This record gives sequence, C-alpha cells and structure tokens, in this order.
Amino acid sequence: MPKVVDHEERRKRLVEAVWALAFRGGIEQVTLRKVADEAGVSMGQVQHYYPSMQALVRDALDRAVQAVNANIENAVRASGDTNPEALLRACLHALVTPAEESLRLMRFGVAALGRAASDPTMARLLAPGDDDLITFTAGLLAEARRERGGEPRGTERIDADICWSLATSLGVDIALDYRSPDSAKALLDHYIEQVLGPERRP
Amino acid sequence: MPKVVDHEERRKRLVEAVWALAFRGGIEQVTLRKVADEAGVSMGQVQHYYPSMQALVRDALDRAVQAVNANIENAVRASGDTNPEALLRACLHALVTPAEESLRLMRFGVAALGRAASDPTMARLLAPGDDDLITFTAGLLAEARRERGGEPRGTERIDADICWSLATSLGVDIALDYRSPDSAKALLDHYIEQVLGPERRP
DNA sequence: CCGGTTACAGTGCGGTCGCATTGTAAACGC
DNA sequence: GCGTTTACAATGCGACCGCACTGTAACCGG
Repeated sequence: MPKVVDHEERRKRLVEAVWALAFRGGIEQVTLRKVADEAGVSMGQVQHYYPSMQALVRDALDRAVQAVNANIENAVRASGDTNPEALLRACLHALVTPAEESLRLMRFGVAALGRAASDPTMARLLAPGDDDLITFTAGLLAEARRERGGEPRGTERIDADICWSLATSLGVDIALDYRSPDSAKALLDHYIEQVLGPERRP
Repeated sequence: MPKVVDHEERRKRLVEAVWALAFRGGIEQVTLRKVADEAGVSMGQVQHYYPSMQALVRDALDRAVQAVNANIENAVRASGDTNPEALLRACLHALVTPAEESLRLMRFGVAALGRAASDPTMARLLAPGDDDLITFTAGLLAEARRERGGEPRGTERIDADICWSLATSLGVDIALDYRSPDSAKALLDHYIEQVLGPERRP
C-alpha cells in the first residue's frame, strides 16, 4: 500500500551529507536545513527519516564507526597473509591510512568525540574496541612472538590494548593534521618492533 | 582615570564559567547569556572582556591547556626526585590522575577537540607537546635506561613521542569514562617498563 | 569640581534553529 | 475507483542566539 522507495539508500545519502557538512565546518554546522540542501532533498524528507536532529547525528556516527571497522576487516582480508605479524600491522595501519574516505570518517569521529563528552549515547558508539578485538589482537601478538623465537609473556592483552590506544591516538593526530600518515605509520611500526621483542632465530 | 578592577580575575571567572557549562552540557551549550548567568555577571560584561564568542572559547581552551601543562610541571616539582624514572612516571601520570580539577580540564579539552577539527586556531592551541617537551622526555628515557644498566638506543625521541601519545589517549579515555584512572596508570606503567627494558644490574 | 575614560548593564534586532503541522501525491488491497 | 497508508513537501512557530547599540555610574588627573 505505501509508496515504495529504497529507505536504506535515502538514509545513507542523508548520513553522507552529515559527514560532508561536519567535515567542512564542524559538527555544529550540521542543521536540518543544511543537511537537506547538501543531500539535495527537502527538509521534510530528513524529518521523515529521522525523528530528531539527535537521531540523525547518532546514526551518522554509528555508520561512521561501522565503516571504520569495515576498513580494518578489509585490511585484514586484503593482506591475505597468514603471517600474524603482517596481519597485526595491516590492522593497525588501517587507522592511519592516508585514504581520503578514511580521513573523512576519522575527522567526523573526532568532531563527534566532543559531543561524546556530554552525550552518553554517542559516547557508547565511540567506545574503544570490544573484548573480542583485544582477544584477537592479543592472539596475533602471541603468535608473532612465537614466530620470532620468543615465548609469550602473558601480557598480550595489555599490549594489545596499548596497540589500539596508540593507533587511535595517531589516527586522531592525522585527522587534526598534527602528523602525516607516514610518520604515524613509522611510529606504529617502531612500537610493534619493540613489543614483539628482538628476533632470536632467523 | 578608569574604574579600577582586576581584569585577570574577571577573565578567569568567565573562563571557569565556560568550563563548567561545557563540562555539564557540551561546548555547544556555551552561549553568551549562559556564561554570564553561570558567572553571575551581566551579558554586557562578557562582551566587554571578549569581542566575540569565538574569542571567549579560544581563551578558555588556551587557559585549560596551560593549566594542564602546569599540572605536569607541578607533578615534576612535587616528586622532588632526581631519579629520572620516577620523574618520567610523574610526568605521564599527570595526564591520568583522578583529580577532579584535572578531569574537568581534560573533558573540556575533549569537547574542544571536536571544534579543532574545523577551527585551525583551536587546533593550534591543542597541538601535541612541542619539541622541548619531547627532548626533555627523551633525556629522561636515556638516563633511566642507563640507570638500569642498559645503553641508550638512539630511539629515545620516538619513544618519548609514543609515551605522550599513549598518555593523552588514555587521558581522553578517562575523560569519556572509558577507563578508570587506575587502569590507565597501570597500562602506562606497563609500557614504561617495556620501553626501559629489563634491569641488568641491581 | 570637572572632563574624559573605563567598565559595565540593558535592550533590541536580524537571523537561524529544531520541530510541529498541514497538504498532497503515489502506491496498493479490495 | 475507492480508501488507506506511506512518503514526502511546504510553511509556520516559538525559542534562542550573537552582536550592536545606548545609557550610566565609577573613577581619577587636572
């Protein structure tokens, strides 16, 4: 009975308008009217798909986080490598790539960070990687150490935690133009080298 | 000839009102009227001391950053220790203390981070520690390594960079209630232990 | 005691915002 | 074809915002 349209496509278009606006002028420039203009639709349509401004921004953040996570998984899959160390590097490097799309997402994430400080709902969306991610990364660390001829130290979960903290911090720095992606990657590699310990048997 | 008042005290009062407002409801809740109310003064006074809203928020951020830096220096001075390792820990721990005042400052900093993504002036105020800080920290690292019986590795500046990246990242996590100050401190200590290498001579 | 400067207080204006409301056209079951 | 439901489009409203402007009281060198 209803008019039939692709809702998902509509929402995605609106969310991308939000990203674009926030990328240009900060999240405070995101208003119903501007989102409508940017997406080339009417204000009524925006309201039809999102009951409130908050809901729109929240969904935009949710999708941005999903997209970044997808980038990480793609990096893992694309590396196609079974070498745990290469896999680990691929994961972490995904947060500091110079790719345009990634930059936009990270910058929106940083803009949203500010709101997260006073909006628990957004804070939850931006929360650090979950337990599974830490467990997975810790596993990679343990394997990589073994491959280098060392033995696991039992601190792999802590080390994994540090890995992601460092990587996200560097990602933020890149989004704010405090660092270049290259230098960030170098820093990250230096840390990985250190945390894996020296090669013992070639 | 003019009416004589303590300008510095006035500005400080206004800036603290900005901090308080941003702490409660995010930086977008900071308006001229609310700042005036919070500080218990008239809107005219706010305008008298700051030509625009932007100028007010910028000064608030500037002072917040100065205050955090002062906290770090105080931590160094308070430790009163000549032991380089203890000094290093004191510095870094200053970013993850559970102290109320520090929490407020960090939270305001995070709120401002969002704006920094699109406001270069604010971005500059929030820029990572300058070269002097890195040099100082690298020096501490080198000395601490020597005290442990190891020799400097020539990577002290990179390691110092990682130290501060990690510490600020943990500080942000604390501000957003993603971590407790205690767990952050533990993580930081674990990293320091690792970066200094094992004790060789007791 | 007077003139000039400073330090406010108060008010008003133009603009924008989120959101509610209302109108309308398309799609389909019957 | 008719009624109902969905998917918008358009407009209007009340709230609030930054800022400019105006008035005034305090202070002080002369």
